Amino acid sequence: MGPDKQKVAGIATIKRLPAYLHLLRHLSECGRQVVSSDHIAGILKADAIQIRKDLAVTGCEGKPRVGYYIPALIKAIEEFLGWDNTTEAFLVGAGNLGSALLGYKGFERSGLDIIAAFDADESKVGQEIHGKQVLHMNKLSDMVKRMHIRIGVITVPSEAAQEVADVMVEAGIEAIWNFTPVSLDHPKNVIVQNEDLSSGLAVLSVRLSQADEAREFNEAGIRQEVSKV
Amino acid sequence: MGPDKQKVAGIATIKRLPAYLHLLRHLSECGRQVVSSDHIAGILKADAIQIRKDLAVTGCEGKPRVGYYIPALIKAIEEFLGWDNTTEAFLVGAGNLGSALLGYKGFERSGLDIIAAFDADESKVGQEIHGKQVLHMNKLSDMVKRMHIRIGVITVPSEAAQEVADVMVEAGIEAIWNFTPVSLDHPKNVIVQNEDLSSGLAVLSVRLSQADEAREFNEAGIRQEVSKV
DNA sequence: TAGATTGTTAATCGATTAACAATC
DNA sequence: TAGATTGTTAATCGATTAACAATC
Repeated sequence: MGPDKQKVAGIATIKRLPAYLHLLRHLSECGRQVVSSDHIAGILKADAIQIRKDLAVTGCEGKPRVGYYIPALIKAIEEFLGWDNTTEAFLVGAGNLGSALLGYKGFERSGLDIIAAFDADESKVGQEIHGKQVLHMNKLSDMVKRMHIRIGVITVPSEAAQEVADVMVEAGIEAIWNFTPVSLDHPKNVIVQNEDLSSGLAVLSVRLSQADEAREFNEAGIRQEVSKV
Repeated sequence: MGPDKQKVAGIATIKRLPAYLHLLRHLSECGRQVVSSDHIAGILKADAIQIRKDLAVTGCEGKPRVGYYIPALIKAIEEFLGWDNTTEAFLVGAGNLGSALLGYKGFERSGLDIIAAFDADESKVGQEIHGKQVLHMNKLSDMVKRMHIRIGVITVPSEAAQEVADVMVEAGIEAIWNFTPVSLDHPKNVIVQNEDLSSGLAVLSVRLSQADEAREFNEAGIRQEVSKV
């Protein structure tokens, strides 16, 4: 084995890394040089052991009695995620959500640069949204090929999602970030990442109903206690 | 045990239910009455056994040799998620993402109704976004109390997130849907659901890098093969 | 040195997959 | 009836948590 200490990371770990990165950048801006897993755990209300295991996948090592050197850790996470280099992307569907993503500044720090939008709606074509051109859908394929764009973001209505994905695949897009609730048909060499708001809402809804039920149960219990007296 | 066949559902299962619901509604609109787990699995490219287990948590039973009766299944999932009743919510932060969420029609079918937005920016106050009033932040607490609002959506810049959460908690909000990358401090009787775009982007990025590495590895292998000849 | 903190190895937990019995 | 499909019980896999050794 060489000096490369990177290990295989599970999905759960990968999903947590951006939160660590966000916090570390904040700490770094506050002038901190070093942080312990225990300190991170306190802020993120997570488990210190889990944090050490998660950070281990980046290959960055901490020092016993000291903690992790923040600049090195930031660099290691960025490299692990590939966020140290910018990847250009096209977005299709310049509606509400599409516009929001075009205007989101946070992607810069995540190695993503959405450089243009596409839409089939003639009234949107030619506009600029947050400084980015909206081009006609029929230009997508050519532009992807010409500019060697690797990532496509889909924010169209559900009905159009598969059609857009097909064009992207044909044009040679390597990864699709899919914001529709549609399960896209795609060749297996194309990566599809589904970003589904309704999953998160489902968890919230169920937790809320469970809280209701727990409260009803308690109230019933109290009534029973009271009626006993 | 009574006739209630609902079982405890894991988080992973809950997150998949909206995708089933979406598909079932589509099939229903197409006039289908009945569907098998195998059919669903084919469309969603998932495992039929997993789908049967997932659906079991709703208490809805299928018929051997027939499959599931779609209208009953839709109803069961909606009830399980609490999406058969509408819950009203307030949104704070009428920026790009906030506006997109205010305009998103899909929430209607997920039992969520964002009835108003709040912002500290005077220039936004008084506007209407997608037919919804933008009110001043200093009205939030009173309105939450007066209207017994249970859900708060946070789409403000990171710096303001904790402050907004504190106001929501003080006002009696029961659940917060947090779209910022900030880990919110909150009492444990308040539900916080983090919706973190960067998690999904992290998974996409890593998968893309892994694909690159695999390709490089193969190309190196081919070069080696060629040089052997 | 002593003690705080990392990192590893083992144990537990939950989620997925497999095998198979039940049933229409 | 035969066979397709559900639903349950068991086995595997991955992720989290615990225990502890290594180290500065």
